[in-house]
Amino acid sequence: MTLPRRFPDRDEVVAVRADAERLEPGEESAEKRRLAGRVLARRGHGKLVFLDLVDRSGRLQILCDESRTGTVDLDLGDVVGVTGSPARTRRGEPSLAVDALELLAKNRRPLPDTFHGVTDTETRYRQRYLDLLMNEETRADFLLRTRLVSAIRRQLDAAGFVEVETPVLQPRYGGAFARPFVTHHNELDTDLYLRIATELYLKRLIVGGLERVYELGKDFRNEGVSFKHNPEFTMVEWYEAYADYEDTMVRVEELVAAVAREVLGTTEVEFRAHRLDLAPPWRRLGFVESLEEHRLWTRDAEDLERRLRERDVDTRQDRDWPQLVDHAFSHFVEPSLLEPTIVRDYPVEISPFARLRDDGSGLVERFEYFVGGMELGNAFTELADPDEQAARFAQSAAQADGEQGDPDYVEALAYGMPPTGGLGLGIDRLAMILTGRESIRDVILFPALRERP
RNA sequence: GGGCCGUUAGCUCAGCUGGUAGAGCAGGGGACUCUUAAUCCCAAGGUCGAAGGUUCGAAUCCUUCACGGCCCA
Repeated sequence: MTLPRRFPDRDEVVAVRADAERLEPGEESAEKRRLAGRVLARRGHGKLVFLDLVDRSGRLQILCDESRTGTVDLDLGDVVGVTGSPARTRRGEPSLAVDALELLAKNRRPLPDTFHGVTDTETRYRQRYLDLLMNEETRADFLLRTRLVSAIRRQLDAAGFVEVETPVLQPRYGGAFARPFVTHHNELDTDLYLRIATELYLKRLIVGGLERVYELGKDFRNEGVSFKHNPEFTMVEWYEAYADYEDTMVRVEELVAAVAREVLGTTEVEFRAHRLDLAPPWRRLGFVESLEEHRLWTRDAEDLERRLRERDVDTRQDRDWPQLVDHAFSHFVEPSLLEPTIVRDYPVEISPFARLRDDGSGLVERFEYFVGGMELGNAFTELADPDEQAARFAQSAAQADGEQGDPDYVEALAYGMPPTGGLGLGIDRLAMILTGRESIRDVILFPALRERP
């Protein structure tokens, strides 16, 4: 059987449905329209066959009178192209009354249960095409994610940012605390790392005078998998010359709200059974104050460890103060940050790229922002002084899993980086918030799984 | 890495204190010109995740492993 190579001049299901809805029950339009899609239901009635046709835009009943179309010999899951007229059945169902029907692709496997769809999580992830085919919500969520990504680009482009591409394969990794994936370049005979962040390259472009840059793409972190972690994930980072972290706070809360309005039509979302409003201004909370509320703010490692143990926290994995304070924050503060919250002014010891405040507090101009008890991103007034950056790298290298340092980056700073506000935003997590999905695997088309045995 | 739960037909699920593996949908054959989880009739469909063990007898009990999920780290 030779199948057609093309099916031109196709209309969308949603458009034909709108035409059909304007008709009276029993009426058929004189117009001719063409549709193509997947047959996902069949209700045979002798020489009259009702099929449900699904394309990306929606679902519509098509009505095949075999005295008009000839014999309809189809299985569920076949892809067909049809020509016919918008119509409404006597019962009032919007339909397309078909004149001609051609098979465009044959389904050779039984389709999953057409009523329950595919619910087995493993099948949904490993055979995402079945999930997309059978589950309308899945299709809607991934289309939402696509609109989210283009809305972010549109917002940043409109604000005068230029989108750039920096290396995924890097001789040094940096810009975040994370273990990298390592690979090898044969010709250069050198190990390379898959980037854990785009930060250090983007700031080189600020030194280079591009003024407002962003990059939206994959980062890779060789760490655990959880409801909010996938080893490869999508992040947008932007850097804005002549701005500080206060400017950046306003920019991110406005951007997230604008994006939500664009893709959802509202800033109100429901996540983990909480109604949340993404509209600015977001709540501001000092990092130190957030820990003081739990009587967990101290810069003394032994003291902090003792206080954590009193609260039955297992600190055996924490090797120094930076890890302890991070543990304290993520255990006691982060889960409580449901409404959008900006946590600001972090200790310098855990912030190697942020500029110090002028008040001698040992805190830096850095904020992280949280929604639904989950970190969405991280931002600073960038540290521009090359000597201090070199000193921070040295300090960080002495810490457990700290930054390894990047002399080329320090050299770039020596040429003078303008005052700069920079930010990272986790796209997958924002997609979780906007779709209400509680697992990152439900907003990544092909999430990381073990190889099937 | 640890704890708990799950894995039975293509899919969604039953299967009791161990006693001959079931249903619905899908797929096959047939009837039916307004159905919409269409309906009706017929036939078919299984390495019960894998490997061991206990037992006269294991989908069921035990052990190990694999994969997935949730929680903790």
